[in-house]
Amino acid sequence: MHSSTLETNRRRGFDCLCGNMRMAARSVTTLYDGYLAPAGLTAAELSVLWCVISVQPVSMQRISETLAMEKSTVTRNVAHLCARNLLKVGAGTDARMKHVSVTRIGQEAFVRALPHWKAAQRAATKALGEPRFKAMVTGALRLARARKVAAA
Amino acid sequence: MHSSTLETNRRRGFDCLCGNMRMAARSVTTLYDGYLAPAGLTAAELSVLWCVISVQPVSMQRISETLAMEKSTVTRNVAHLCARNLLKVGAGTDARMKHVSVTRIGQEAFVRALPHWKAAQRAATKALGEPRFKAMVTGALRLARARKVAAA
DNA sequence: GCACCTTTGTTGTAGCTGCAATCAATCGGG
DNA sequence: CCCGATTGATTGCAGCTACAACAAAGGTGC
Repeated sequence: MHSSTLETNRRRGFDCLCGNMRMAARSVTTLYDGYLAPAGLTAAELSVLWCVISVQPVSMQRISETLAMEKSTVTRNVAHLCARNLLKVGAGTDARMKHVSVTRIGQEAFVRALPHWKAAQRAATKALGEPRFKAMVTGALRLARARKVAAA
Repeated sequence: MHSSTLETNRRRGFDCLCGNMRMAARSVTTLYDGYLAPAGLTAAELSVLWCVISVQPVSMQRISETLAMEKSTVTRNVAHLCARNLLKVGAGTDARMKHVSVTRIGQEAFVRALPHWKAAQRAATKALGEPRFKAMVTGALRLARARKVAAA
C-alpha cells in the first residue's frame, strides 16, 4: 500500500460515522457511569428506568422501539432490573404482551440518580460548549430515529 | 409522581446526551453491519482494522487511545482478528509492548470492505442530510476526544 | 373451525465493553 | 545495584448487544 493511500486511509478512518459514534458512545458512557456510580445505577440502566417511568405501563416491544434496542436485549435488561426490584412485569392487555412498570424502590432510585445525571450533563456541556452539546443531543436522537428510514 | 413531573421526565429523558448517543450508536451499528455483512466484517472489526492499517505497527495501548477503547477490550478484539488471520502481533521495541500489524489477508479484507463502507456512509448521509451528517461525524469525534478533559 | 400469517416475547449463541486485579518489564532515585 | 513506582498487556468477571430460532397468542380469509 502506498504511503499516500495510507495517509488517505488514516484521515478517512475518522470520517466514519459509525466508528466515531461508537467511540463517542464509549467515552460518554464512561463519563456518565462515573457520575452515576454513587447512585448505584449505570447509564444503560437509567435509560431503561427513565423509559419505563415515562411511559408505564409499557410493553417490551415499546421499550425496544423507544430506545432503539433489540427486543431480546430489552428482555434481558428488564429482567436484570427486576432482579434488583427496580422494575416489575405483569400481564398485558394481550396475553402475548407484558406490562413493565416501576416499583417504589425503582422510583426512589431514579429520583436519587437525577442530580448525578444533571452533574454529568453539566460536565459534558462544559467540555463541548453549549451549542455543540445541544446539537449532539438532538443529532443523536435524529440518527437513532432515522434507522427505519435508512434501513428501508 | 404528578403527571406534570411525568411529562417533564418524558421530555428530558431524550435530553440525555449519553442515552441518545448510545441509541444512535446502536442504530448506526446495525445499519453499517448490514452493509458490511457481504464483506464478512462488522463495523467494530473494520474500526480496529482501519486503525492498525493506518498506524502500523501499533501497540495495544496506542489502539486503545486512538479508538477510545479500554485496553483489555483491545486485547480481546485484536486476538479475535488474529484468530481469523487478519492481524498479527509481534514483539515490540520494548519487551512489554506488542506490535500489531495487518496481514495480507487483512489488507485484502479491508480493501474488499471499503466499497460497502462507502455505501453505508452514503445511506447515512442521505438519511440525515449532508450538513447534519458532517456535523455528527466531527461532533462525535470531538466528543470521543473530550473524554480526558471532562474526566479530569 | 382451520390454515396461514403477524405480533410479542424468550432462549441459544456469540461478540463487544469496562473494571479490578494481576503479571512482567522498565524507569528513576537513592 | 536495588527498591518502588510506572507502563504495557492479560485475565476473571460481569453486563450490554444483536441475530437466528423458537414458542405462544392473536388475527384473517376461506
